[in-house]
Amino acid sequence: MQDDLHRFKAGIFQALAHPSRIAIIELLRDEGKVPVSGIFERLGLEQANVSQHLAVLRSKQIVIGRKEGNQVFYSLRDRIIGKVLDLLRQYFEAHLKEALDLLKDMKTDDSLA
Amino acid sequence: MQDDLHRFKAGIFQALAHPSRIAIIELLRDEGKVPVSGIFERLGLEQANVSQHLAVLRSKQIVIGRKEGNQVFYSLRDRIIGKVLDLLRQYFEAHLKEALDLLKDMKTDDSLA
DNA sequence: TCTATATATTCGAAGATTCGAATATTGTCA
DNA sequence: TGACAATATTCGAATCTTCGAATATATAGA
Repeated sequence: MQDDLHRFKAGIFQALAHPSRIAIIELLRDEGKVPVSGIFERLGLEQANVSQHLAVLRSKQIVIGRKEGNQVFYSLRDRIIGKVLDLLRQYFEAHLKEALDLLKDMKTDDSLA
Repeated sequence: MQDDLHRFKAGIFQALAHPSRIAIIELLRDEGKVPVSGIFERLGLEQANVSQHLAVLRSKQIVIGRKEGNQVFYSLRDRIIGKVLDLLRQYFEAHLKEALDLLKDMKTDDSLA
């Protein structure tokens, strides 16, 4: 059971573990309710790609989509997820220097790969 | 820059996205400071595997290890990470029913795979 | 120094994730 | 009904993650 809870949490984190999905969540947090077209236009992503990311978020029930006529409007299912992101922003600011170094590392790793 | 922050957050979530790593973090949160041997004994994991997970957590600076003689004692670098896990426990409780269904899905997916 | 203990790293196979391209589905309006 | 618009799904290649096995490194004590 302890392990079940660990799996549950890990599953949520996994769903959050992609920059585009974070961007989607923050957009929904800020705007409340956005159609898919609004998401991919605002974020400059491919339609299919956004649909795939939304499928991941839906599968973990982080996000819900409601049909309205022709479109599907997405929103966060629970404000707590927004709070988690806020905590991480705090964390980022508290360790700004090291966080920036970390980002730099990620980039150079990418460019060397 | 917005995108950098998204990458940073995604990187942290990725580091948290594994049941064993969650277990390690919760152990450190509860006990404060634990040697590697204490971690793998308490969690029933392989030594090498725990070292690998610790390497992931170290690379994102979620955890720090300090040598004391023969051993390395690990602890959380910042209480905020513990708070993130607490929020998720709240989240789990708030959506207990669906969360349990989700867990069931994960299991059946596993067993069918 | 030799040996034992504690931890970390490297390797390779199995599995998971990601993306764009192509295609399917659903709803609207003529 | 047919044509279009919005969204979702499937496929396959590239990339990343995970694990145990084997090996490396570091410290302590005889």
